[in-house]
Amino acid sequence: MSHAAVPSKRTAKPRWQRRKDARPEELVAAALEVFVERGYAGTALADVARRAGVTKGTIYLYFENKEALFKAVVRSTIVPVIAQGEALAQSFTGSARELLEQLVREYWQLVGETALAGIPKLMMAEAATFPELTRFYYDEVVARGHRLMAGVIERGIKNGEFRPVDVMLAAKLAMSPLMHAAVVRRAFASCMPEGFNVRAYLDTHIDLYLHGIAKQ
Amino acid sequence: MSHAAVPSKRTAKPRWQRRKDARPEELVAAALEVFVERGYAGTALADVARRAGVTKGTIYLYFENKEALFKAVVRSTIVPVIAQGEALAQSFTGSARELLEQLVREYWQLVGETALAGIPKLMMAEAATFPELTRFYYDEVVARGHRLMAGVIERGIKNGEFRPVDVMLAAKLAMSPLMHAAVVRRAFASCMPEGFNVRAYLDTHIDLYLHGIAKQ
Amino acid sequence: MSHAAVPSKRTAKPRWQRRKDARPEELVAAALEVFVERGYAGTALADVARRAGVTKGTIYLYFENKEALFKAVVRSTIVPVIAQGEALAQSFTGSARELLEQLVREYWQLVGETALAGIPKLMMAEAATFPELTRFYYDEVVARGHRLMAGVIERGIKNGEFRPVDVMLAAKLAMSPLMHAAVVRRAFASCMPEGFNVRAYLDTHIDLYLHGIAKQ
Amino acid sequence: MSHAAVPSKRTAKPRWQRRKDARPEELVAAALEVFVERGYAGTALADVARRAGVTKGTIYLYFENKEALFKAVVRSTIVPVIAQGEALAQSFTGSARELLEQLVREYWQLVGETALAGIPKLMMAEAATFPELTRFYYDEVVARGHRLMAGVIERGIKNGEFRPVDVMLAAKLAMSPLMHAAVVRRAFASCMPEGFNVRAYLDTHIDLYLHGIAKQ
DNA sequence: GATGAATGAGCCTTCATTCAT
DNA sequence: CATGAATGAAGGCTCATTCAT
Repeated sequence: MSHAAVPSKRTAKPRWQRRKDARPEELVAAALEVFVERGYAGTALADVARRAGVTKGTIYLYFENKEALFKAVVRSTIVPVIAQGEALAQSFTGSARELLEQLVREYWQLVGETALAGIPKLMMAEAATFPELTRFYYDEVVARGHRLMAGVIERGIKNGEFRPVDVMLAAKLAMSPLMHAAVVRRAFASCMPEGFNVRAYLDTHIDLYLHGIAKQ
Repeated sequence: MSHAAVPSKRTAKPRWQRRKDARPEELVAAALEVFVERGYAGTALADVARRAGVTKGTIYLYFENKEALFKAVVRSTIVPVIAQGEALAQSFTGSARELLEQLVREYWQLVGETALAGIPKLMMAEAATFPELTRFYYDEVVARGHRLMAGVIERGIKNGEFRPVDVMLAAKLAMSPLMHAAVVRRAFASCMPEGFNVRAYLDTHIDLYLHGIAKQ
Repeated sequence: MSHAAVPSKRTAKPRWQRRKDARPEELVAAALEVFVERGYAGTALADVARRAGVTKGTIYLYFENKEALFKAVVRSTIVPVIAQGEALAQSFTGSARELLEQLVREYWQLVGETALAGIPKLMMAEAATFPELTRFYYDEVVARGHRLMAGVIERGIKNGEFRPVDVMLAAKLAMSPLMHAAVVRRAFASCMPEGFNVRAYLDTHIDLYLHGIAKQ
Repeated sequence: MSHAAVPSKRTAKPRWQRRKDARPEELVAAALEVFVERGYAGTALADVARRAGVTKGTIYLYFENKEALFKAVVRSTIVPVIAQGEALAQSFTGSARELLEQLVREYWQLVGETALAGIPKLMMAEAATFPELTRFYYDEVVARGHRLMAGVIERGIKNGEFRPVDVMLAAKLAMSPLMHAAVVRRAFASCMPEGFNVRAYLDTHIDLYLHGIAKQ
């Protein structure tokens, strides 16, 4: 079959490489990019495969189908971030103000600034299509994130740093500008040639928020 | 809408009368529903047609293709809301605090509460696919909305109600909890059986925000 | 798009014709051929479409999916044969012997001799893979055919023509040489250059069977 | 099958021992099951491999491709049965009636009752796809079987037990209810919850057939 | 203007076959 | 010998778009 006249003894590179262990992660990484760029329905698995350097069929060696791949992307990328936030909160010994600020900044660094920011966007866009996944995401990411932040605020109320407020609502309000910015920033990147000054945005949010919730 | 509006002089009335001029709007209205429910890629034009009471082919008499229909949906539904807000701001004579609160509540009533809330969600999901539309949306809706709100804040700073802050950032921060809630609420409706208490959420946001930005 | 330099005013034939009423039958006819030739699993709908002079997509305008198409083939080809046999049995006034013989010969003429003979073969080959289809075929064709024949035999027993035997078993035994011949004949056509003398085969079957079941 | 059969003299026994020579047979046995269950096209080689306790690739060490495996299944499983029948016929000393009955019952026991019953079904389903194999099967199984049975009938005619009939046709008619039952029984097993009473079916067939062919 | 039959490209998924290990 | 990761060619099905009626 080989038309190559003189196959070299050793240097001819194989048509493909066996990379069993690395493949799932490579595929998830490629899938994250494409899903975020094109949305779930708009994503062709052929694209994901190409970006991962394999062929379509290979995906099915590691994931049952497109939906399973999508779930793997969500699961393996975003959940760890929440866990990390929880760990920080538990080991933190300073004031509630400081912890809140640090969580906000850390979330931005881990999510807002990275490709992960696409996940919330994706989830919101595709929630209606994947009720089960949406439930998973809501429970494991959204609600957990809110509980984390609510705990911080409660701590602040108890030790007199914060005014008494509904902690769950306050938690959501601490996060929503971040979530929204993560989504908006990607969506309108090309519309804001001056860029979106995230640092200033975060600073202002923290400033307004902490002023707003402070005891007096 | 009224079938009786213009009775023809001739007694022989046509079996049905196609309101040629109403068609595009009917199609846009139907399309809004479906796009919001299913997303752009997930929307089948056959669905839109069925919901508008016509057949697939008819859509192409009024819109060049799916993309054109999508653009028409965005263009024709969301802009009026902003205009209404601007009118309110100009005629308003009370304090900046009161105006800000009223704009926030009005926006929620006009957008968050209605099918229009789907538009921001849609735009964020599909921004990458339609750069030109995104630019339009950003200029005519997002930026204009921000300018509107920035004007209010500036008014508040000038007359001593508010602390001096970056007005554009503060404007974004006044809106982002609303935008985010509009998106989240639809996406996770099924995950929050208790529902999302919007009134309390808005109250808390306004409370925290105004405390945060108040002069002292 | 048209590369044809000078499209004639009227004679240029359209790319396709609208043939709504005729299409289902044309598709079923084409499908019968291909299913019989290649088996159910081996049949590509593209082949069916090509043979019917349309494209793949057209099939789905008339049949929900491959299975529905297959059912339609069975329904519109084999089931009528059974119905015809039932009608004959009801209107028949002669002896049970004569009726049995006539049913056997008629079945052969309508099924064994025609392309329909491929259907039983198909069903037997693919039964395990498509349980629902099999159930449909069994109920609508096999069981119904057996009941028909059992009725005839019962008639013969009652009026003293036939010995008392288990009527369902006897019914199956009256049909099985036919069924088997229909299958075998197609399968081994190329192996029997002398051909398979069906007339003599049928004659002998009827002779042996009627001798076997006769009262004395 | 016994792992303990040939204890190696050396104490260092290999962790597992691959019986190179047994492999093809194991594969053929596994393939028989799957082919019969699912048909040729419906059979996934991965299934065959799994059932044989090896992996897909291994099949290709012993068989050129799927077709070759299929041929091996047919060739190696069915021929022995015919040979056994021939042996019985030659050594038999009783009446033709008794021999015919015994052959019928034996065939059922060896084929109808076992996995081998699937082979005729398979051959009929796939005859068109494998002409060469079909020729082989027809010559070595079908024709040989018919000749065997024809010899018995001829014996019966000669010694006055049977009426003079076309022996080849009568032979086919003696076998066809068996062949058909073997096929039907598997195909429609799930449709006959009451089961198919084979014993009664055979008894009735033998009864009707011998009555039908008896001298008077 | 309106219809809806027909097209054709594209997608997800399966699986026989190959080949690096 | 054996493995099983990877390939690549179909196949079923959907749907935006076209166009004869």
